[in-house]
Amino acid sequence: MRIRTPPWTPGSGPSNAVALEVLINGPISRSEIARKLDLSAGSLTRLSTPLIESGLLVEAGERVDGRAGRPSRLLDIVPESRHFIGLKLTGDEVLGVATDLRASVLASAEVTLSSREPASVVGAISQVVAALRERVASVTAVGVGIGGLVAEHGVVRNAPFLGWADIELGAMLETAIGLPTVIDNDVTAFTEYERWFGAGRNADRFAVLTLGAGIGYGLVVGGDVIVNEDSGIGLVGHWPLDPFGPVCASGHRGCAQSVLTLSAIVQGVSTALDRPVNYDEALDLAIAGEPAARRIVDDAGRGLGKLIAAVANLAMPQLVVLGGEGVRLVDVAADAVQEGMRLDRDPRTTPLPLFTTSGDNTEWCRGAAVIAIQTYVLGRHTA
Amino acid sequence: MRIRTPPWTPGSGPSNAVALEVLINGPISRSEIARKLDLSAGSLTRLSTPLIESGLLVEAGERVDGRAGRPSRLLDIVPESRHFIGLKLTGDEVLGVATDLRASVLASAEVTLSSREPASVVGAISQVVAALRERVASVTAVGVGIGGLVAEHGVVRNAPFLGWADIELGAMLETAIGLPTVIDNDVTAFTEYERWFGAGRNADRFAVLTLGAGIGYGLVVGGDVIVNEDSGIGLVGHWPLDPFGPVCASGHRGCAQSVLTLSAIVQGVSTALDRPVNYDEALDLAIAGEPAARRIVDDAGRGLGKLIAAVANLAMPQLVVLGGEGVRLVDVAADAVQEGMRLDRDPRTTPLPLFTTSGDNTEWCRGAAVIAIQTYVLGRHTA
DNA sequence: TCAATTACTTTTGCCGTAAAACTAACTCCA
DNA sequence: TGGAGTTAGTTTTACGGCAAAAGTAATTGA
Repeated sequence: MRIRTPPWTPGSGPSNAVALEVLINGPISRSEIARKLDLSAGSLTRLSTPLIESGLLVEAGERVDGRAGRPSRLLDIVPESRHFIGLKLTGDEVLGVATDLRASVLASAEVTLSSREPASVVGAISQVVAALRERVASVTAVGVGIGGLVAEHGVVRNAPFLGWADIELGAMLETAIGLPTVIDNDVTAFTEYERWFGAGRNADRFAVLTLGAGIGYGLVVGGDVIVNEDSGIGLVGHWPLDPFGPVCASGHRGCAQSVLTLSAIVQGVSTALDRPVNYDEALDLAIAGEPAARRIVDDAGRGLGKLIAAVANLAMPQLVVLGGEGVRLVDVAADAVQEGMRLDRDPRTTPLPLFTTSGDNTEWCRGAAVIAIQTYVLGRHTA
Repeated sequence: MRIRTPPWTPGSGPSNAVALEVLINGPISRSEIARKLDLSAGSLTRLSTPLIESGLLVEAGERVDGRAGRPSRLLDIVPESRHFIGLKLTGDEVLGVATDLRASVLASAEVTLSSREPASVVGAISQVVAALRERVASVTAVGVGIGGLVAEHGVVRNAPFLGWADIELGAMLETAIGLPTVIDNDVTAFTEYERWFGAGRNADRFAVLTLGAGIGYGLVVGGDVIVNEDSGIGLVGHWPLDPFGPVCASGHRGCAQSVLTLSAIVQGVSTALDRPVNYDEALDLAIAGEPAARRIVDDAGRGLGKLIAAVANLAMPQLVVLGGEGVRLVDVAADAVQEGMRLDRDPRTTPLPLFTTSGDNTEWCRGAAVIAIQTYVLGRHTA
């Protein structure tokens, strides 16, 4: 059965808000949408009917809960009506996923970079996109997340992991791939994913911290991701955590880069044990009680707790989402994280919910898919 | 001449926005308001006419700039059409001002507290209010700023400087004074003042840091002051600044309380010189090059710079307002402040404008007056 | 003196909104 | 088994806010 793909041009405020509400929280009834958006029942009918007629929304079953009164009819989108590709570009490889309209992964692919030259990287990206398009029909648009500073029109102002400055990646990609393409900072994209489909979906204010090769930070206030001209520089990447800690490449003692990153933990444990271990091995050793690994992992956990406390005190989020490849630390060092929070957080304050993501390869890619969905389907701001 | 005081009940969104725009940025022309609020010229006439007819707004002269075209007629409010009292309650005294609708000070008064018992404090407050009412006609409402946690209905959950917990100050004051009274955290009130009439008036995002007996922090995002159930606890009051610094009463080494407060500097310099000095003397000695004072003041400046950098990195404000009784530090230790910012702020980031307030006695009181104006005249949220 | 420019007012039509009335589909109880 | 009560959704209606367009006003400058 061939899925019809209606035009999701951003409509008027309330119409857009209805569509967005169904996209994010669907399946959902008209009456529930009316309550959430503070609209009358008549308005919901008036606004939803054209969206149904155009194929954007569908009726998807009824509420069954034995309550008195007319059963609600649930509205939903058709996730598979549109496909997107989301790509994460690291210093070593291109990771890609094909997704549906809710950024659920349908297929994935990856290619190792043979060179960091832009043309070579564009070639690798094209390979990933080609591989994904073979498996998923009719891709609408591509999103790319990259660590660094991305300006208008997909110009990569600076990408430290690739050694780039002022690369017009957007134009190069649209030429090479032939699909609409949006590029943004990878942490911003990750935060947009959490805002729509993650733990932050119904929060007015939340923060994101990502643990990986670097430490990333995102903030949502009033339902919108806060970005400015410094977004992408990595403002918490060198956050001071431990005055007696190790030293990073920039000469900072005990900063986030030298305490919290994958390589900080891997190199710390490898040095202490005088043999190479990888990240999971380091964490497993800590769990097993090996003293050096336990100490390094707990020092990192305490540092993360202090960073979370700082975010809580200054940005006042309702919750914090923790993700990235190194997110296993949060669970393995849970006691140390709480201890670090207690160090810098007034005991009278309200407990701050922490959510951890899966930390798998695809979550960065799903973020990239979300910025494509936002750019080419609905707007990037709440109605 | 008797000023007519029309009812400023909060109207519809756009009407309120017009009134607020004139209050904050007036005198201002209709065409300028239309541009700023993204309304048509016809709408400005439609919305402003009832406001003029009711007396809320007045026409106040014309633009004179030699440009071609019809001269603009400027709209303004009548600042003296309404009077308010703003009160700051410290651990030792009640400071109060009477203001107009723009929180400009018309008169001031203060009373030293003879006791911190609630009834005694309410008596002192009543004295200040009575003194001000003798000098300023027809007060509409009273605002009170207090350091600590203030809940709904003016219940002071906790006020460390007064040693209070769960005091129904709002009810007590309305009974004692006989005027509508609003109570809020003093830093929140200070921030509301800066949002409307200070350096933050046209900023979408800014932060406030206050230097005094404690260290206060406020944040505005999307035009609204961010408050939650922890507001008033003092989330940066013990911010870690210097691992080798002095120790505060809570046992924190080098926290904001032990490095940045008035007493931190006064006691640091007094101890070093083995003779008592006050705050201004300490700063003057630093300016004069006395080594111990210079060192302590510069350590405080550097600590302040690190705190500002932390705020910049996590809350991403467009500007920072610095105020409070200890604000002179910013100027006297300007080089150290910049050095502290450079320690923790990536050099590639955009320079962050810092604004300092006068630091005089009345600025806390003006903030308290603003929350009264907001509560009893226009709403506390941007339209 | 008149054209150009900018500000402000008035008129008009259009559109979106909620209230109210109506229809629909259930549960529960006598 | 039928009717009352409840909740959901639709349709009709009146109202109000909006901008576009046309008009009026007040200046500058050629």
